[in-house]
Amino acid sequence: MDTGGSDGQKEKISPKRPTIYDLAELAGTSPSAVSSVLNGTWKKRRISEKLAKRISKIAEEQGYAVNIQASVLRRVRSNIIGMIMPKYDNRYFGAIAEQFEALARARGLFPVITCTQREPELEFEAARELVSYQVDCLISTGATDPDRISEFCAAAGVRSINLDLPGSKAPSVVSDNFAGARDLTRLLLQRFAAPAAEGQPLLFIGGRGSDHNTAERIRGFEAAHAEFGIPLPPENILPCGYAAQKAEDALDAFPSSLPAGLFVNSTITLEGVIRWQARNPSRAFEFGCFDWDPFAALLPGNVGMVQQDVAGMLAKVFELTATEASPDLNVEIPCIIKRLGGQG
Amino acid sequence: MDTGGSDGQKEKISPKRPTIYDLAELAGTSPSAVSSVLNGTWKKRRISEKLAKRISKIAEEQGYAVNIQASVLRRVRSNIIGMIMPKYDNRYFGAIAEQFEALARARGLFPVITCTQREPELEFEAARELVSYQVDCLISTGATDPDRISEFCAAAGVRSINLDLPGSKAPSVVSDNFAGARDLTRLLLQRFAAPAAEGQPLLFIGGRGSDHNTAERIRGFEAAHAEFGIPLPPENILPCGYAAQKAEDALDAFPSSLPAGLFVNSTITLEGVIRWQARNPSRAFEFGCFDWDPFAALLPGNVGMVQQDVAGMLAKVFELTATEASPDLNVEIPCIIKRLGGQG
DNA sequence: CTGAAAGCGCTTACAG
DNA sequence: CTGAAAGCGCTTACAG
Repeated sequence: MDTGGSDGQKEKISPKRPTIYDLAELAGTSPSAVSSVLNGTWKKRRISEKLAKRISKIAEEQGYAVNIQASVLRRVRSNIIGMIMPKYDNRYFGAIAEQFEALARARGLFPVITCTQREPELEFEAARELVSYQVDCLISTGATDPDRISEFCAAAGVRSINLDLPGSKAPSVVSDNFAGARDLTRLLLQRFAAPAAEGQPLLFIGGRGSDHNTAERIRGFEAAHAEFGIPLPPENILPCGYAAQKAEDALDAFPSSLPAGLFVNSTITLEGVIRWQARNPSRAFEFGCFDWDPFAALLPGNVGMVQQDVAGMLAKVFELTATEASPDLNVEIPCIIKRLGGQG
Repeated sequence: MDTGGSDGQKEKISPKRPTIYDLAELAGTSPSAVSSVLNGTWKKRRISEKLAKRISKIAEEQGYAVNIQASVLRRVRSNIIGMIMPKYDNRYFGAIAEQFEALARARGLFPVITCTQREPELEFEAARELVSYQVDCLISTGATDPDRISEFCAAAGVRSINLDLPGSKAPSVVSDNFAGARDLTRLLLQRFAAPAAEGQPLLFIGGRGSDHNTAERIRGFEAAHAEFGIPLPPENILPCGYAAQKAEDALDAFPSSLPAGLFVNSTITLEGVIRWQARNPSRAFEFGCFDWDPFAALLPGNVGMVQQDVAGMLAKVFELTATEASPDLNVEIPCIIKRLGGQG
């Protein structure tokens, strides 16, 4: 308080936060009354409106903020909902994070998201940390080992739900990857129904064959070729990983001349494909991409993109948080196909 | 435990999480010993390695996870660091979120990020909520009213730091928007040093004139024109807002013929510019954009992008969390200019 | 080398 | 209409 102080004091005095005891003293009432006024249960306790007003005013004046740690410790439910996700910095996961927070808040829940870089160990540690934070429910988004997390949650009495990638030990909400991929493949094949290209198979590039979503998308890719009666040689399926560089390398190594149409399995992969195209301007092709990005949509040669229905998936997730669903439940949400101009 | 139970029981019995008391009983020791073994202070307490091992083993077997709410309540510092940010779903904010989490974790802090949609009220409520969660420090990223948050934090004894947009009541870390904009403008002007376009001013589009960053970028835009001796008419500066549609409308309304070069103030604005271009293919122009996006970088006509140094900014932020910096401090971090192909 | 005890700031039956 | 009291699960001086 000594504004002219020039002594050796190193730390600012951290003004102690007021507690309900401080407020009770200032209001000339009891901590119980303050607590119930501040947490909204005062009507049930039949506290007079006059006292409630007085307490609220004092709380406001003092800049009171409840100590949620103490509150949660005492309560049965924390009203905290946790989510782990692999990355923030692409449009799909960014949209999930943003909408998840909005939906949680609309339900009076406090959302805590943490991002785990697709590293299985970090994923599990993050899950453990969120359980330590007393989350009522944990959403595992795109987790590499969702079942391990579900088991840990179950042991701790915490509900868990899988999003984007399915698991077998908790209910799962995923895109209908098969239908989305099939429809995108159809779009591409129709494009090449012109006499010159007719009957040519496409090239599938990107993702991991071991991952459920990529496997489903390959299945859809194959189904559309079958519909069109176009034979699909196995070398036309290149699940070379997600990194952009992997896609460039795979295209460099592709033995024969490149097909006229590419099914690109993610926007990350697409970055590599486009870089390869820049190095090989003579090899014209068009492409479609599984996942949406507004700038990628503007690229020449882009025939269509598959936008996953983030809002639909999250609505289902929140529906599941409110019910006791079977771990076997696997909800598939249809994707949205965005038809684009093409013309590489 | 009755696996064959078929009675009317509606709720699963939520297995009560083990506490240090449970572990102490199982290990035949005291809760204090368990606590110190689990939180790593056991060496200081000279607890035998044998007992420590036994306790750790039992904790593992029981799937013990500390109750952080209880732990934080008792401790002086929470080791929680909070961040509010406007959006997740663009590359700039996505990168900030991702790197912020990684850096926090590396320092043994628990990061909690919450996204506030550029809504001042939500922003303040989120800040209050994070203070309730006992954050030791709050980072306000791109906040519309950082000073209100800083004041609230100060009253609660919580340190705060501004990122991306500066404030006057807490130390700030922002990009050197002036120099970044000046350099990008130079890049564009050099491009048009060819006889045909020589002496033509550029068009600045997007952002809000009231916001510090946009004002600084306009200043840099003007400075580069002055350097080149090119007069800049005021109508060539269009801070029409951030939304893509606003940019489209502004270009539609632009009175005279469009300049050959555009300074686009954000990737959001760029979406609108590109849509306008698609509707007006005859009006050729090249552009530069403040902010980085890997797909936007691939667009034809893109002469260069300004990438903000997220890693550099965050390093500075964490440096500031460890010191008692003046609220007047305003650190400017240089941007990275990405020169691109151009040729719309 | 180890334990008993106080207390962090709340919430909520319980008793007027 | 209101308050005293117990207790959530920890941590940490303090006392052996």
